[in-house]
Amino acid sequence: MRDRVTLQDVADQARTSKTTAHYVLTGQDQKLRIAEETRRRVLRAATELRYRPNLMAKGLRTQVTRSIAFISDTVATEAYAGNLVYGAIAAAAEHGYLLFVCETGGDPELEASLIGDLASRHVDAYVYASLFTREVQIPAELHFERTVLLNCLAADNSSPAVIPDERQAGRDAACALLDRGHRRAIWLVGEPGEQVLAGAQRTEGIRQALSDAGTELAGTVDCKWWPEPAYEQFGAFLDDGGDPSAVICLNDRVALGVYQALKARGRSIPTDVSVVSFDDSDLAAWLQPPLSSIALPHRQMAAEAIRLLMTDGALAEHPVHVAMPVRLRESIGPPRS
Amino acid sequence: MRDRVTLQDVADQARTSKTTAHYVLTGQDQKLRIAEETRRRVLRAATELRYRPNLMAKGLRTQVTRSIAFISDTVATEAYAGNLVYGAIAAAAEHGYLLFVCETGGDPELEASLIGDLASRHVDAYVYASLFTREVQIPAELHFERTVLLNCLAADNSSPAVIPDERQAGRDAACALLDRGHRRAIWLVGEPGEQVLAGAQRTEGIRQALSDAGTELAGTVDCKWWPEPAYEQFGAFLDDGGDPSAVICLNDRVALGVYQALKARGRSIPTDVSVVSFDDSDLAAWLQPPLSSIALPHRQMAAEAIRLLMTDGALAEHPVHVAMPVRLRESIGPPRS
DNA sequence: TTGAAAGCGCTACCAT
DNA sequence: ATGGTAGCGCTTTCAA
Repeated sequence: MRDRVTLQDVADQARTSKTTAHYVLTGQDQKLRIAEETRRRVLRAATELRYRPNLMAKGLRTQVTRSIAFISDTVATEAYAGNLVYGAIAAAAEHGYLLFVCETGGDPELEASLIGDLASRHVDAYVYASLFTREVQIPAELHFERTVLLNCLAADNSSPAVIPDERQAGRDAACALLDRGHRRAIWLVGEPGEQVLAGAQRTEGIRQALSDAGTELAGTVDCKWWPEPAYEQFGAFLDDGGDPSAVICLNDRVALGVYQALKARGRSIPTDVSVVSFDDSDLAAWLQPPLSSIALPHRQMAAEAIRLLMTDGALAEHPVHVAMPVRLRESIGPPRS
Repeated sequence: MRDRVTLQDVADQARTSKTTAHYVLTGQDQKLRIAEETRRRVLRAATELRYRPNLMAKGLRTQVTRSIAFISDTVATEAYAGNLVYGAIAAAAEHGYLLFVCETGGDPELEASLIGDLASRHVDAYVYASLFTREVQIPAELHFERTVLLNCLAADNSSPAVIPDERQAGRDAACALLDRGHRRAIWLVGEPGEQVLAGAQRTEGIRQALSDAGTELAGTVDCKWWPEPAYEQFGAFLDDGGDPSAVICLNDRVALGVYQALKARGRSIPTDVSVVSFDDSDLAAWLQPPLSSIALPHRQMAAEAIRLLMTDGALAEHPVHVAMPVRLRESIGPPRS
């Protein structure tokens, strides 16, 4: 707040005009061949006075604010999606942009008023992000703005979008087991339909890869994507005589439940049962044995979204699919017999 | 970007002047007794034209931007601290403020240039947050700005700060065990010194409460605050004949390692050993049995920080200590014998 | 009860 | 090679 130094002050101190000072300070001095001597005086004055251009004034003139709105339903609340935000912040920072990070909690009215506020502030662009990979209906106002969807798709595919390559991830999960020799008694745990895109596409990829290898899923244990239901349902499955050689869990939380159910029954991982999963949350590396998981590349996705915004993404084929890295750990071994 | 409606446009449409329109739209029409008829025309015009005040222009005049900078070392990266950010965003939103969320990664140069940029944008206030509760050296520039420290303390206690009440949390953890009848063979797991404040204060609270009950810690198993080292060290402790009645883990990740070590040796929780911990991360509720944990109230802390900013926090005694809620779950039972 | 006009700090066009 | 000046859209003082 003791930062009241204006361009005029710098010009005065350098005994020149606002215009000249401006040209020097914005690096337009080359083509305008400003005297080296003048240039120096301006630069010295700016440094001495600790001049900081007022970005509001600049924005008012130029209509650019070097700020981006990051709007999410509830990205943040779920801890593991935090990297969508931080990846975006970091990528934007590299271009000199700052992010207004906002959460709507999924409330359309709040969303509308938020976008109104952001428009009032003349943010340069919008990242519209979702916690779960899914199809969204973006607010009409955003159609008129530079917008990119992160971890979600517009129903009409009208805006550039960045999503993880879930289908390939499904294939990779299956291949991780196939590579170790698994062919039979491969079970899927989790509701394939729950998270519209992730569930359906992971499952699809899994089926494709298995089919390519001349085999198929032995079956599915249906349950919500949480440890408790996975523990219950998968435990019941085992108690009913279920004897899987390998298990593909639709996410790490499900895998935790599966681990617990297996251990409670004295079955060893990976000696008796191999386990592979999706998301690669912190949990995966902490489990015993460490869990093999196909990672959600949230940071890369966010970086890609910012890149699209910066390069006027129109050029790219969209949606952009970001590869999900395979993190192989000790939860996968050769089949028992 | 089709949002080029100015106050002048509204005034024209309402057949009045910018000034009058301004008074009406900013609700200053009461004391200035503007004709009801005029008032209506202005309001109608604004609605019809979908007028949105330009916050840059407004800010340029008034020097207030209704935006707050949230600066953190690396708050975000660690998933579980995300609520420091989202709590702040939500609390600020209630006051009509938006947050520029920034991360410095702990790099002082980056931090300095970031603060420069934020100053250029004339943010109204700063939240300086840390992932771990610790003492920080805030950049000199912030001394001249409205600033509040979140989850950290200034060495000279110069700025208002909000931190969790770790000492009371320590007492509460010990009491959770004392209440169930534990008196002897209560062990502490984790390095008490590691996280300057949290480790030291939690331990201090624990010792106080035990001392008040006429007992004391049986000893400490020293290890980093992660599952793996906790598993190793605590496992070695058990193998050396360690026979704890109850274990206090300095955080949930340590508790995970302790759970794993106990289970690997066939000791049951809470029948053989009671466990209590700190942080109440997602993990706590997922473990079997669910883990009792003293929660880090990140959202409340953030809300409190914003409140201090809004009320010119000078009034409050600082640092402000926010209570850490006790989440009792099935990991605590009566002592064995 | 309403309106004119100055000015926030910057950019960019037009002179010189 | 340098400087004057007109706004960007808003707030606010002063005058009518």
